[in-house]
Amino acid sequence: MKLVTFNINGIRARMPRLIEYLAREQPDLVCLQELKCADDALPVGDIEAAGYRGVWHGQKGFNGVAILSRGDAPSLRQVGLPDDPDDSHSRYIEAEIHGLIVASIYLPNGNPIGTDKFTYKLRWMERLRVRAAALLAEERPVVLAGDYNVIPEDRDTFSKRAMANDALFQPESQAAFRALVHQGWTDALRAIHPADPRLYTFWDYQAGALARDAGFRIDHLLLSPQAADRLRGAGVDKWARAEEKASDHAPTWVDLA
DNA sequence: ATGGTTGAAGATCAA
Repeated sequence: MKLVTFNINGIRARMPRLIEYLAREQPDLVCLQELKCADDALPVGDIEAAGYRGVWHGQKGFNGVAILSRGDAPSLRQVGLPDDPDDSHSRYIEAEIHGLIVASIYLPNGNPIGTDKFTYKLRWMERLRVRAAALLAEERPVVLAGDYNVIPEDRDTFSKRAMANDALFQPESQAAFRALVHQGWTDALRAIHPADPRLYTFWDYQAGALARDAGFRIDHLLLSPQAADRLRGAGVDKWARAEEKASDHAPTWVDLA
């Protein structure tokens, strides 16, 4: 089964691209981020007409996450992360489908560094780590898929210098990501492509970044041991980034037995 | 140091 994470950067602006992607790749599960759309304005009818059912956590203007399933509907497990009732951002949704637990994650960007936005990012990562530990304890197949807004290592960016002052590339962000992975998760893309020097999932709209391959890797699929046992392949559907009116992220996927 | 782009909202903000 093909499970995809895709930051679509505005679901209403991206609907033709999303429908095209679903038809071409026929993924079994799709985790979406950055819907930028309130729940009551979501194009649910068009998604269902394409053969997908979803669980949604939208938000007007920015953020917003969803999980789509081809055929059967996913069953909602949780919306939002625990330990901060004042957090109004729609950045986490978790569901179960066909025995698999799946979370769609839109981790805070955190820029600019040195502001409360960066503090919020690190705090959010701590809360995610607590939730992830609880999921591992279930000893079931789990996939944490999403836009983590973290470049894990130097080799995951086209330029260390360009990213030196970016929240995505700070040592604190990378350490928090490592602490999560080291609980026992498998970074599926890196596991399948251990030596790929240009394994990117995002290319900025600006300055001809795609043409220069000036990208970085920030969309990740973390697999519990029970899911990693079923890992057959992983990749980036870069073709979708080159389409007209594309998102700045490419769909990133795993194939599970 | 600056500017380069996009989406959603709306006379900017977030990325």
